[in-house]
Amino acid sequence: MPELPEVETIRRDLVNHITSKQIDSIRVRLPRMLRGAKAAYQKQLRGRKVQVIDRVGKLIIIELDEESNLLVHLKMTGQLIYKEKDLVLAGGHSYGSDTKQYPNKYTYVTIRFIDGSELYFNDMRTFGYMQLATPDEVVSIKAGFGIEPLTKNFTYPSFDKALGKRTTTIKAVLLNQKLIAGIGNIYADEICFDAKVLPDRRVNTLTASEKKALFNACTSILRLAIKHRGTTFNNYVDSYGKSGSFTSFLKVYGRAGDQCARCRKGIIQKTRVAGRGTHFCSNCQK
DNA sequence: CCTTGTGTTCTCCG
DNA sequence: CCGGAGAACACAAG
Repeated sequence: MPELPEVETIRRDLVNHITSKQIDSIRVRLPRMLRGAKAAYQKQLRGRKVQVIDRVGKLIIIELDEESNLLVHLKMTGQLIYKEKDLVLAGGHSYGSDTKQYPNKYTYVTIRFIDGSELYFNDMRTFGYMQLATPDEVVSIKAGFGIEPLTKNFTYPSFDKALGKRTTTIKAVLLNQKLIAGIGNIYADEICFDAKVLPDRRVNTLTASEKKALFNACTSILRLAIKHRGTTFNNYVDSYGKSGSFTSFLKVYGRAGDQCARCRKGIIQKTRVAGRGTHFCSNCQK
């Protein structure tokens, strides 16, 4: 489940791997992974050079020359794996042996560069997608997202403004991409835990100090997760096919029934908030 | 049945 | 009756 830290890890790796590389060809094994016609991708991508790799929320934006843009959304189980020419990639990941190798049976799109290196778009559940976009379309897509954590735009006043006088739960707000970009189910729970706020608290009942704690937690949790190259819970791997190591730092997500690592009194509970599985300590979150 | 990200639809309320 | 907010539902596949 790639969220902001996982997508950012991949983005930074791709910057190192494919910046200024020229696309030789694109192979498509499952056309429904592409928004729009397969032929348009062949036509628009062949010969293009990678200029900038950007990200908004969980969406990767590969900017190419000739005003072409390739967007990639990994949704729940998508992967972007980079492989040098003639290198055999074996990931350190723990699922079936047939998916440790790249490409594998879940590789649905392959972009080949003229130096022989390749980028694989894998997706076990095929919920992800690629999309072509003009520069204008990229601008309007970006405008649809809320404030981007870890940028200078993410200030306490902007965070407080996004929360506004809403009556919904803090978890729903953290998950709402139109308000704050990039947070998904795992980090929403971890942020609430860090801030000692219950995920089902109504936003309009939060005190200023609770909101400040939530704001600070957004920054610190996301930064720390990026430092550890993200969380691998089921499926996520980075562009080398390797797992993220933030998993062992998770305090609540996936820890239902465990003793709380902070207060050592509460037991981590699991309920449903905003339609999603939600984990919290009923003792030290208020 | 469950999982999550996202887009759509429905309902409620002022 | 309109608009916005929020919740509920739908959908993807394993």
